[in-house]
Amino acid sequence: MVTQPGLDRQHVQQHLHQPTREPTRQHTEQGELRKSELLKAAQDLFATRGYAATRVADICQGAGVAKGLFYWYFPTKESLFAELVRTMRHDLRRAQAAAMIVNDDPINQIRLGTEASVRFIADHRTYFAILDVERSDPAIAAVLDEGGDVYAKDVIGLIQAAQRNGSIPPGDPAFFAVGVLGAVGSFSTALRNGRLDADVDDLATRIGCWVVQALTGGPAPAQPDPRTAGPHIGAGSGNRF
Amino acid sequence: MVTQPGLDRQHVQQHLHQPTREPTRQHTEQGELRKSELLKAAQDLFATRGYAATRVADICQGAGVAKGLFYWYFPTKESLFAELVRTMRHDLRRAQAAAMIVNDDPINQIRLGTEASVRFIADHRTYFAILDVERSDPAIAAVLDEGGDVYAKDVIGLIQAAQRNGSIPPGDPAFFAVGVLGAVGSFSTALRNGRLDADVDDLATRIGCWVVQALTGGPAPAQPDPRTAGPHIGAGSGNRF
DNA sequence: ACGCGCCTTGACCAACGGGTCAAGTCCTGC
DNA sequence: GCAGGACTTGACCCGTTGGTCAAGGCGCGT
Repeated sequence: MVTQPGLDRQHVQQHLHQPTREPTRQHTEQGELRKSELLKAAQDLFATRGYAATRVADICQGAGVAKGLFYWYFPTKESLFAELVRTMRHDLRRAQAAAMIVNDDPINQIRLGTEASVRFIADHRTYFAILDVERSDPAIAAVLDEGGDVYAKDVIGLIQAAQRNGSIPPGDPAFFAVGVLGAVGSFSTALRNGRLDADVDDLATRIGCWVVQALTGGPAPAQPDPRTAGPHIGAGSGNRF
Repeated sequence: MVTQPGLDRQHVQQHLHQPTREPTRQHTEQGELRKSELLKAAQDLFATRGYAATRVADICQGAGVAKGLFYWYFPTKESLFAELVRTMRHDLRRAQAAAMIVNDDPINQIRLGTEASVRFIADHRTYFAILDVERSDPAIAAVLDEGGDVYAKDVIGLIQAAQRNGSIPPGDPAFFAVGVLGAVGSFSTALRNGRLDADVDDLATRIGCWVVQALTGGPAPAQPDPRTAGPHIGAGSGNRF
């Protein structure tokens, strides 16, 4: 195997340790409960300390079980993290899909989507806080990247539509998408850190305006009830998820 | 010492190991050279692998010296990182100060500052890439936070000035500042990742427009030669430095 | 020549923490 | 009342890694 020299020795070790676990493992109701307790404990710890600084032993202590049990439910620490992230992403995706009601005006969709994203991220601070934290570990980065820029694609589509009808000036749609996603991410992060601190709904509205103004170069047209929309695009922390 | 239970055991260890190094250490010219070689090697490795995944041994290998020598120049691995970050911040600060020529129109200053920041960050990709990577380690977070939001303050001042002369609508200046810094950070990160890929100067100009439009709600007034300005505000990756 | 302080080496140390395992307990179906 | 599988435990294993140290080289002032 040819990789960069010395890259990531600890994971080489982990791979050596990789348990020869039979593919499927049956869980009773009780088992699923335990598993979710472990996930919950892990989520809390990851959110406050980060992935690397959280030890498997800590997670088990948090869930009130012995360390060995961890490996009954998860083959590795990393796999627990991956499960957490995938669940997260799945929930977000579902919420986005639900909000993706077809609306004629793409600008308005972007606005509503932006507002909804901010609300969604605000509502799931602990989830997203986890993503603030860890890009160092290559294993983590891999899990995080595996989602690809699905969200960005949605936004790009809307931007192109808006460019066709003239609301957004011509130019690389990716540029505008980075701006939109970046705004959602930056403001959400600021909100999470307490660097910004206001009513979430109010803030969401203002961020919607910010984005629309930046895109169109003028105040947004009258907005329909902004409360009717659910989450939509999802730019996580640092606009990367 | 009362802290959260089990928080950060590895650093407890490190503190125990903390060498009883006499306060000042004389270095000859040759010594300073070696030190800078170590810093250089560390910078490269941190940028590509992140802090945690980079071992002291790797840094030494990179600099072509034995591991023990590292501790002749730096009391701990963490202190090297801190020195790196402080140098980085200092350079940025100097560059900002140099660009802070008094200009009557605060909006224009923000625009020029934004453009200059983008250019600066683009010119120092490897530096800033490091900051993309590590927020997990509490020691790192401490070093990073110690800088405070000095940059944000500058921007807030300009925003308030612009609000006084009516170019920016009233509202919490911190909100607008997060938007500006966030835009710089997001676009810069995208540029660094290759998610955005265009001529830096061109991009900087467009980002300047983006910010001004978002702030004022209209296309920016004619811009004086944008090339005369140097760096200014500095929002690092993910608008946090 | 000699001492002294800067510089350099690499074997060594010990903590840390992910992962393993033998030894059970508890429940369910038969 | 016994088999079998889910579940649980905690002592143990061991590679990795930040940090230490004794030993020596090198250059310079005297």
